[in-house]
Amino acid sequence: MDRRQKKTRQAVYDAFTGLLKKKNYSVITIQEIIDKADIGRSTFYSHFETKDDLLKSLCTEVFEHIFSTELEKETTHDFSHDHGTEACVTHILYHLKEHMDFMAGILSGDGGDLFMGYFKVYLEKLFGHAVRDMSSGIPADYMLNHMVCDFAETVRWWTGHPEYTPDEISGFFFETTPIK
Amino acid sequence: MDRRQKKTRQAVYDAFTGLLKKKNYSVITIQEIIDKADIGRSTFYSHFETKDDLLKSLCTEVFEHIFSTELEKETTHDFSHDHGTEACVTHILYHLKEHMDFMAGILSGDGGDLFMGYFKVYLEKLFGHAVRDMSSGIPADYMLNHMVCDFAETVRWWTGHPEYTPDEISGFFFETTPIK
DNA sequence: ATCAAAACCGAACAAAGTGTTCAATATCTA
DNA sequence: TAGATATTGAACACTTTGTTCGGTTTTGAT
Repeated sequence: MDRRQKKTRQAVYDAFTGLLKKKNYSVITIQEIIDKADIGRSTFYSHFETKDDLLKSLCTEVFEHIFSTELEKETTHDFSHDHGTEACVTHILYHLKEHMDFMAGILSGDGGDLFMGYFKVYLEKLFGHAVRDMSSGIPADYMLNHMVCDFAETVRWWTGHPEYTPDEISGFFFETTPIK
Repeated sequence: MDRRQKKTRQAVYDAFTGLLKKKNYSVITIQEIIDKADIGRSTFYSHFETKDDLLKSLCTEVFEHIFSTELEKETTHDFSHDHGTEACVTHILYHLKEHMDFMAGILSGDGGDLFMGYFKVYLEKLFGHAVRDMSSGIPADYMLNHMVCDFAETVRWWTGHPEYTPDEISGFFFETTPIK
């Protein structure tokens, strides 16, 4: 990728996350972003379609990085046998901790729900296999949604209580979820 | 309340819920609402500050109606002893079913998260007492959030699978939540 | 070093939506 | 009926968005 593009994207990402620490997503203006990033208006629009698109791009970048390892394992081996859901979840939590700043910023205000939506797409892939053979009276559909939301909300809660370690959070999650 | 005001509010509510069946919350325009409600622009603004305020008012009206009974019981008697969390939840679910149309509309697109936010405020009041004396290693804070989100997401899932009865949904909820 | 391609700039523009104002009109309640 | 209150609708300023385009700078390959 062209060096200029990389620099521009990074400048936008930095400006955006910087603004997120001070104000809510919905009140952030594209004008503010390009002012802070110090780029031209048309440049922004040559990279991103809208503000939502920017958020989506940023989320995708973060999630691709975090989930790439775990999702590989999941497709090549048997997910729940290989190393267990618990180890996998803890691993994810350690990765997420590195992005705590961005997550806390976006999750503290509106726009957090957009983040949650993108997050859940990846979680569905991750938990998809673990739910297959639950021969209870509960729809697999419901079960998957339950796990995904449960974990996503745990992470949201975590951003408001960053004093806990990934292992502690993992503990909370598995003590309150029906799947081990 | 003045008969005119009542009529105006109802017309706006109807127009709004009607539009929600056809398009997402975020793309609905105030102009569309007042056109469909057949009221003047300034009239809308004398009733509601913004579109979000309208949604909030509508949610509040619905929730006040649904939760008033249960929240009364909760303050006067011992919540978990009197009739049990399970009966209470089922009761709420029966009430919610009456508003399935509105819920499905708002929850199917964006704006659903706003609904969820208002919903959770009431659920916190409802579940607040049930969480008090959980002497496990889990923060009561986390536990309450878990229950609230769990139930709210169950309801969201329900609006996408309205073929299930309130009792079935209640069953799903209590089989996957650590609190009985 | 050169040069064509690609990225960036930035001012100007149209379009859409927001929220306010105000004088005239209609409706309600007592 | 009369005074109070609610509604009307057009006009307005304002904000933000997304696009356009001619000119400038940077890049990467030869």
